[in-house]
Amino acid sequence: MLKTRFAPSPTGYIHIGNVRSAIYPYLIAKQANGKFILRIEDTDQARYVEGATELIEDTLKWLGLDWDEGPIVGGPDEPYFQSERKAIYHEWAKKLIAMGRAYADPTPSDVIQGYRDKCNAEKIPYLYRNFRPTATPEWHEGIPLRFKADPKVRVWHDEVMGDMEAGPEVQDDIILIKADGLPTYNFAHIVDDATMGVTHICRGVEYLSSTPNYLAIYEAFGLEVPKLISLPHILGPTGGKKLGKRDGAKSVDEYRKDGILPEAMLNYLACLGWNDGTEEEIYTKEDLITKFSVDRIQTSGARFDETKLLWQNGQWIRKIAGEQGIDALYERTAGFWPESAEPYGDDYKKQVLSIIYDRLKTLKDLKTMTTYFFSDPEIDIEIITNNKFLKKLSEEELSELLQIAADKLENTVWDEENLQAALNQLLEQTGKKPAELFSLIRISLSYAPFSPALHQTLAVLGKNISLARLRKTITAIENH
RNA sequence: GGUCUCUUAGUAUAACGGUUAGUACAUCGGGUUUUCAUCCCGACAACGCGGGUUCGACUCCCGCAGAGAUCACCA
Repeated sequence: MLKTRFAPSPTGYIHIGNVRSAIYPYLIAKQANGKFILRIEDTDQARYVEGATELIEDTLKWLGLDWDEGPIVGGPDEPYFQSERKAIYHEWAKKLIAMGRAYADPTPSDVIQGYRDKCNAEKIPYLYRNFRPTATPEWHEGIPLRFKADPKVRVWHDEVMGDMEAGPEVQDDIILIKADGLPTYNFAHIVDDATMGVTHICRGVEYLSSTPNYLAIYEAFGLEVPKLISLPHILGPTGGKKLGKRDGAKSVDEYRKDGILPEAMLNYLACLGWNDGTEEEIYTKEDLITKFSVDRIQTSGARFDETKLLWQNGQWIRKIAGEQGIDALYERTAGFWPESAEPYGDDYKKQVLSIIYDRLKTLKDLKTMTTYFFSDPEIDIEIITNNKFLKKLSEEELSELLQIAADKLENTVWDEENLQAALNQLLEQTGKKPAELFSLIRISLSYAPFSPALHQTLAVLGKNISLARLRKTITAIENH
């Protein structure tokens, strides 16, 4: 059974830079009908952030990355919080001690720092194994436990990076269990992956340089090494730097609040550093599951480009509206409407959505783009008189045109088809160009920089409101 | 500094050793009865540098340069 895992530490939100190491293992597992495990690596008490686990869970659920084993859902290898697995780590640690492959280290940290400084000063590589204490006490909690390295040339295969080789100079006596009794990541993940039956490890390339040390531990235990899949970093949009919280990387949750659809986020992120070799741009989760392949993961880091995410989001908004209908899209818009929309019913908002949706880049745009559907816009004659098509017309002409339009519409059956016909007749009747007449009516109704097709806007606003706004503008022009 | 990794347009990427180096976003221009957007058409734009191997190199090899990662009782 193929098993992958996403193993975040609850130190805050999931940001764009690391969410891909949840997406890829998910896809790999689902593709093979395997299991995707969520494991919370909360061994660092100092960095623990209250609520972070819930935030991580929410983000994964939002993206549709449901885990088969882990918090909430449980599983055969509970618990899935490292802080609750202390006994397991200690048991495994004792095996290493019994084999003579681990030792308790009584050296005070300031002495260790001295070793490090000395090496730095002499410009020689710092390796703790060169300073192994001669006398080591019996191990007990309160004293760190170190691995006894077996430095030698190690070769391995990484599914993304290819054949790798490392010399003894990078292998050291790493800490397995900290003085607080909890394991380090370096030890805990090996024990967990082994006990949970993880077959494929997906993680960022930053672990590549520690791999030789992990290999030594697998070897000491006689464990089979899982398939290693190193994911290149996602870089910030400007510098070539790994995207991280420190550089202000936005959380996935923040994009959610900004009106990005989970489908678009998943699509964009999956394709950042991976492609199936075709020219397809839009992938559903199901597409990704069938088409994903580890050997087409890019080896170099990719910059995160919000522009393309926005484009993809627009594509997805239209795809959902087109394929699943406006109701399906409407369900996604809760919380994104302007406050003034509060009193209005679903039907009216759906109508608004149906004529505005192809202008949306994000759902958040609803807030600014639909206000005039829910409350009368503030009249500003300057917007009319400064309009490039209207500035050549006198105020008398403007109000006259609006009066003719209002009279005509007064006697029009109020649906899109008849409104369109009436507008066409108005063009003939007045001899004006669409740019002039339609702009004038459009602005009088919305006072917005842009709005949907005129006949649709009128139809949705309704006869009373439309005529009232036209007349208010006429009055405003006359009093100007 | 040691070790490791990476390098095709502004960005993400495609290309059995033989292509006018393809696609998408962005940008610019044009079209669809107003605007904005959608949609359609078009344009601009790339193989980091230097050596080899080869009839032929974006592709293979070696250097160089640049970028990144890592050297914690963090993950």
